[in-house]
Amino acid sequence: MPEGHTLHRLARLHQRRYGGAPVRVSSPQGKFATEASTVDGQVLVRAEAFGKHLFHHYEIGSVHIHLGLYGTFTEARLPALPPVGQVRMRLIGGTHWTDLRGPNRCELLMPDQVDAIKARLGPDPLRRDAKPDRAFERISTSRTSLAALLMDQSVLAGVGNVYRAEVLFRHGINPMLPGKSLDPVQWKEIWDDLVTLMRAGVRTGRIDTVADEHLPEVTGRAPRQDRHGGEVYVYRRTGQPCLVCGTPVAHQELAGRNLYWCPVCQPA
DNA sequence: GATCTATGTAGAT
DNA sequence: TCTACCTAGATCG
Repeated sequence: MPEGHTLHRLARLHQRRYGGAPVRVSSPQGKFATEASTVDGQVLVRAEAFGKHLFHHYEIGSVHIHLGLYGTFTEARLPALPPVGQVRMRLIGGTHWTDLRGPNRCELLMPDQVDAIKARLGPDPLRRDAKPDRAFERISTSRTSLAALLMDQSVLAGVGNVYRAEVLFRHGINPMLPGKSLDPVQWKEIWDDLVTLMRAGVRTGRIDTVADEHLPEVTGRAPRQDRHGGEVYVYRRTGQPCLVCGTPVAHQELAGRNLYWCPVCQPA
């Protein structure tokens, strides 16, 4: 499910499965029916991800998809089965078909609208064209907490609640510190780490952030396997012992989102 | 069966 | 800072 790695993984999959050939597009649920009929039968020129946004580019326009909290794609080999549940968009290619359920956004956009979305996003660690300095300019001049800045898609695109919590833990940085307290070296380390972690996420489809020496098979603790699918240090581990120092993991709601950190490894 | 929760964002207040 | 929205799986009773 959806942080940036999920969308890049989907873009890669959709490019491979459906790119360069005509596709059938429909909206069994009906909410996307008019736009679906516009692109139905057209060639899917390219699938692309930017941050948490996915684009299906056609000659005639681009389908813009944002999964929000609950959106999902399911995929299977042909033949396509009757729709189950609320299927916003169904895409049928030469060998496979995929159903989109529960997206925050699914809309047909013109090129200037696509450009506008990209323009308001910060650098995406999963894109080769990313300029991390742009994010640091925002961060290093802000009194806002690092926790909020890392989740702000206009500062940094693609990082969500799991990567935010985990990358701050991995660098021993307290989430409540103001952006301006971060020095350029720390920022470079965080950025490079996000590139590594998120690329691994694209490959595996899960978020794993725990270093080898802290893994359950090394330390003897039980593997955890949260619903997001990977081994993590602090995300959703409230009250459980920190994997490094044993202190109970802290939790607080910040701007309507759950924030997790280790009070000892990430001192204020 | 009802209720809760979630890796997100936009728009109103 | 709040509320609405999109859905399905987990949890409660």
